Amino acid sequence: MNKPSPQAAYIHCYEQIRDKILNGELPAGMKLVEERLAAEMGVSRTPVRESIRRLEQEGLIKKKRVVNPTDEELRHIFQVRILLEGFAARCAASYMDEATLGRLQQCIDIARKGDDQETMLANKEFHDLIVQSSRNPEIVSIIDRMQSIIYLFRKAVVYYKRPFLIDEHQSILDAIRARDAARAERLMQEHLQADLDFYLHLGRR
Amino acid sequence: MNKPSPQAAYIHCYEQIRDKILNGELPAGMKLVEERLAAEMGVSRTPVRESIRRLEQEGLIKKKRVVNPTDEELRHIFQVRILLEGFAARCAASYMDEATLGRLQQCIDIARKGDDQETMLANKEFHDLIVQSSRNPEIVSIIDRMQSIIYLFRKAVVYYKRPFLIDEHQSILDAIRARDAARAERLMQEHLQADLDFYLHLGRR
DNA sequence: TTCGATAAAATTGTATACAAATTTAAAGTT
DNA sequence: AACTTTAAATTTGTATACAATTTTATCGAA
Repeated sequence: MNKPSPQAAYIHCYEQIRDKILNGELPAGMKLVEERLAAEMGVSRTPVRESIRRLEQEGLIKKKRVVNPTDEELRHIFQVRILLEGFAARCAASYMDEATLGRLQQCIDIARKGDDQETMLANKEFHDLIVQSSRNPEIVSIIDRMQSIIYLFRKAVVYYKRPFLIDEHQSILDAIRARDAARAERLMQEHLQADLDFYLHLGRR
Repeated sequence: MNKPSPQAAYIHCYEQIRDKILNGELPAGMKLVEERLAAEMGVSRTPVRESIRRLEQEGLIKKKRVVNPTDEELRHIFQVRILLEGFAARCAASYMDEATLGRLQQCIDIARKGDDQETMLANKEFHDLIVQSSRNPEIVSIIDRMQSIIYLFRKAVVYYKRPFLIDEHQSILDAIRARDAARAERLMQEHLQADLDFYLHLGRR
């Protein structure tokens, strides 16, 4: 009755390498050498190799190097987010239950008065809850993948203090609460577009 | 069929296994055993293993078995297509050049009078050309992945003779030609919805 | 029979060795 | 210097051995 061991090497490796990429320990552009990573984690090349391949397919690694998304790639990714998260917001307006609506409001409240870390997590949860309300695993997984790549592009935590970001979240929630699907979708799309513009503006500094 | 053949085993394996899944040689539900496939292709388990992992990530294999998408999974996949291909149709109406418009018309003409195989290819090209006109590699690759899974669901070639399918293509092209982005998007979405309904109807027989 | 326990077989996960390919360094020539 | 060419080194791709795990088969008891 035992579930797959809590840490099969190939899973553990994948998660660890992924984390190191996302937290910057393996910086953008860095060449990933199987043997070095394997030694670092005390395993053989085999599970490391699988992990790299998987991360390559997810778009976090390209040609054995940590990706450094260009402005254009970022625009492409955001276009997908705009379409899918816009739809998710529409679903939320139609189907989201009271408990989750309450949790969305909590996310906004936490983001308003919390520290950087709390704000970041609350803002992320806000989006995740809406995406999940699409009840579509394909959409959830596509968005999750893209959020990781976007995370990589973020140069400064400052982002989570973007002016109006939390106000926009509040407007979206208001539309969802009012069960106004069209408005929720439009506001989400505008919100993401503003996000993209902010990223691109940060980019050239 | 004779391109400078990819001599790398892991690429060749991936393509061959993928083909066998799509053409039914490896039928839905079949357990894929690394050693058996390796022997069949005259290589070791290593490249076979990588191929299986990749196909697993693409959604053609689940738990070492060729997937058999449920109605619900099919709906989820089509929802993504509706959103992304709808957007692509909008882009096509805005940006598509004369040459490509001409090619779209050819696809329709071929599909009307060709045999099953020609019709299938022409209909597929029609969609591919529109998706490509989004000029967004992320969208192209997501749709490509989903089309493969849908292909797996198709029980009969009959599909490509679905009533009105080609007429719907013609209407979409007309809207694109007229540079009517909103209408092109709406027609594409309705077209895909009709496709989905047809599949689901086929399913319970 | 049906059920559960358990032994046997099959299959996967991991490490390792070696060959093929790629990258880096070194050398000589202009 | 800059530019090839060649040698050395690094790194990847593949095969293979073995351990760990999962699946299947077998047996006996209720």
